[in-house]
Amino acid sequence: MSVAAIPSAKTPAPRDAQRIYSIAELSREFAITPRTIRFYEDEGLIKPRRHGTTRLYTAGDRTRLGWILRGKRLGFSLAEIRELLDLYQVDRTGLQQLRELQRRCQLHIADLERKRADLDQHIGEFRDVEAQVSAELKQRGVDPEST
Amino acid sequence: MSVAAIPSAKTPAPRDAQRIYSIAELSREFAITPRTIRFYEDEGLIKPRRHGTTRLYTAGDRTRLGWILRGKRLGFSLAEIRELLDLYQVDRTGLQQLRELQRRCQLHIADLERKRADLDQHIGEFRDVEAQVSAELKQRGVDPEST
DNA sequence: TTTGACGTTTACGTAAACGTCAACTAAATC
DNA sequence: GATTTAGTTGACGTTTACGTAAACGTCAAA
Repeated sequence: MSVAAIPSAKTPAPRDAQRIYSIAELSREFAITPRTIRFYEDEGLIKPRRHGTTRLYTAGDRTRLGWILRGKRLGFSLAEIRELLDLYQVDRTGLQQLRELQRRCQLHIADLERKRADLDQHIGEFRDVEAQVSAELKQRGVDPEST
Repeated sequence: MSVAAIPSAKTPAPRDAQRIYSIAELSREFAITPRTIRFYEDEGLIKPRRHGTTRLYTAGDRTRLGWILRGKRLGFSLAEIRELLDLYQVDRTGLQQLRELQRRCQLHIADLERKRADLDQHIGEFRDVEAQVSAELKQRGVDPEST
């Protein structure tokens, strides 16, 4: 690894748009293993540049990776995430393509809103439990070390 | 299957709290296979009564099943869901137990709120895309058959 | 009485999403 | 120049969440 663009461990590295990231750097930042990042590449979710065999990640790749992980947290499969990512870069010149894109966006948004309804209800239930417990604790004598 | 409580396919079955459900009934209602329901039982997520070997599900079991599936939609693993379900029925007599329950509720709620922030951002992005596409379509001449 | 719908257990299979070596290369440092 | 450090590619293992098939019991209707 002696590419000029790749910062050594010593140069703290600027966080600008020109930055190039190593796989180890991104894996540290996002708390995943390099294996995971390579796996995402195998699955077609990211396509980093190469210097020889070594992978070079741009700021865009980094953003994309964050996006992927957020999708995962929301419960989407990698296949679904790949499809969603594709929505950002499909060809928007044709009328048919635009309509199809619009349709898929609307479907996805509807799905997300259902998910949010689920989430809100779920949160509500746990807030209730917490409130009950808090009340019970207060009744038994408020505890000092509860922050 | 000749248990008095289990309705035959012909009796439409009342939807009250006394109802007892067969595995097939629940699997139809929730659009999952009986195999899935048995699997959840193996994993300790539901514990239906038995008549001989046949499983009998109460209204409570049915609610619980719905809860499990919602948890899945939100991206939780079965192991996590089991833990969350346990929060509803842990022993709340002891002070320590109450404090622990409170702590775990708070942690979970914080987790859920992070998830909701993720979700909101995600929804926002797709709304943006949809808005752009809509604008582009409008500019090209509003299409009649778009609802 | 047989068919068929529904139930059971046991056991093996599978897809997704990685983890874990092993064996190798290439640059950096001692 | 030997070693350390960071990267690479297979290849196989693992966990999760079920699917699938076999082999069987049970009842109700035809």
